Amino acid sequence: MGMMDARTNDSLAALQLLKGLPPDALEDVRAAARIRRVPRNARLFNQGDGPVRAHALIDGYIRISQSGSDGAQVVMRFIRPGDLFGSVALFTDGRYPADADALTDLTEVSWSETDLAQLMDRHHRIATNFIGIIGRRLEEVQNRVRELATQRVEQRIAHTMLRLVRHGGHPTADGITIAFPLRRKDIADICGTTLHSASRTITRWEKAGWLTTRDQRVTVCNLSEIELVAEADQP
Amino acid sequence: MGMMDARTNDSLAALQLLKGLPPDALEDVRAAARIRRVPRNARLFNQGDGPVRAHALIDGYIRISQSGSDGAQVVMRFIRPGDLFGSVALFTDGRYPADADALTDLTEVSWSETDLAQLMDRHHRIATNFIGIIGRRLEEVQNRVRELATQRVEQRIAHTMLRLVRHGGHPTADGITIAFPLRRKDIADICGTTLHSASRTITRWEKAGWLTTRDQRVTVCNLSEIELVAEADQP
DNA sequence: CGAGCGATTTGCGCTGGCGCAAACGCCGCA
DNA sequence: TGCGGCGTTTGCGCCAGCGCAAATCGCTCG
Repeated sequence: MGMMDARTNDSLAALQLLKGLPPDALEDVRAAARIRRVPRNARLFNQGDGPVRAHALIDGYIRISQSGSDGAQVVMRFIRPGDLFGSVALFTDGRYPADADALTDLTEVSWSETDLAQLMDRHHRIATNFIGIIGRRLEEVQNRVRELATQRVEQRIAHTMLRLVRHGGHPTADGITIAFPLRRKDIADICGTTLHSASRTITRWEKAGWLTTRDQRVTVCNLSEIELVAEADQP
Repeated sequence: MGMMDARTNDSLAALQLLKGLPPDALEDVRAAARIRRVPRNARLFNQGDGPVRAHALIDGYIRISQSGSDGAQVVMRFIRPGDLFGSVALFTDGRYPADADALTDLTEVSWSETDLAQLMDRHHRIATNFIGIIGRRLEEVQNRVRELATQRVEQRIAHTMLRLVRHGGHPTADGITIAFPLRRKDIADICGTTLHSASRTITRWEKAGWLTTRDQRVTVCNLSEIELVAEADQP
């Protein structure tokens, strides 16, 4: 096995989907994997495309979003290294339900439907990992439904920022920086509000010194204030 | 095998989770199943309860809802005969993420975590069925996120009514009647609005002759008008 | 250097729909 | 028969946040 293969196996071992697999199984999984490098701002796949493959992200960040028949857009989630994505449709209707855009240069790996089925068959752990992953996703999305249904814009933005910090934040000099570019429009599309309302809120928080944005990178300086807004239970 | 067992097997064969299973596997599944009858308005389980079991509904209807730390309540979905429910947490944190209430007298069947794991192991089809079911649920919930994020109250109510009609409607003399009781509050909690707004909308539709409610049973007479509201893409 | 584009900020007016409050109809129970 | 509880209806006032529009900033490219 060459150096490159060894490094590839390390990358695969870090994937959620392959957690707990023995080394020989990893070898098996690697044999069926297709690895791709994708540049920033490229689109990995479109809503409605088929046939679907099961994807996992080695390195970089991705934005998953849906567009309605009207122009309305909703950001469903952000994919970070190790995450599985674009693979639920393998078990439903065989078409991607959303768009995937590269927020940074990235490396992804994917498997065909038949290969994944065989792998799951041979290595049962992959199937249970899969169930756990989409189970957690389901609970997460249901929480978003609750937020959208019960909370005001500012509170929703607060929750969103907290989730992004926990999810894609790494500590820097002046606070915690979210690892991928985040436009005002993105924030609005996550929270189900307009560009304008999101901008107003974030600008207000910037002036209060709770966070800063430079070149679409958000750095949170004062987490506890934002937590306060998120947890406030007044109308 | 007695008459009762034969009927039980028929009921089990109709469950989504057990679709496509051979008869001997059904026998195996039945052996581990716990069957319960539950009266209308009783609670099957509470948010936060544990340990979790995997449930399926033989007969009747159930409402699944979450309550926030404040009083706010959200109806997540309605369970109809054949559906799997309350089982995702088996693969996540082991606690029910929502409340389940019986909307009618009902019969449910459930399996313990260890039994389900063994059954999945012996009958691989159960695992893939499971993935398909929660995969479809995930796409459905994501659609709700999109609706909540982009549509106005009236349009959301229209979509909700259409979904309920397709999901739990059966044809009657004057239209299509939804098979379980549906309060104004329920409709509001599905759509993320208030009792008042929901009531106003439904009353307006009643006066327009699009639907009728009697004794919390909703009958839709004019589907196409409601579809028009649902599909309208004006702000 | 100037043009053009994408992202953001900000002011202004309007309205959907929320909060409050009151009243009504229906039912089961004492 | 009257009472209390639950679900529902409806009027009224108000405000969060949307739609529109314009201006600013920074960047890239010809």
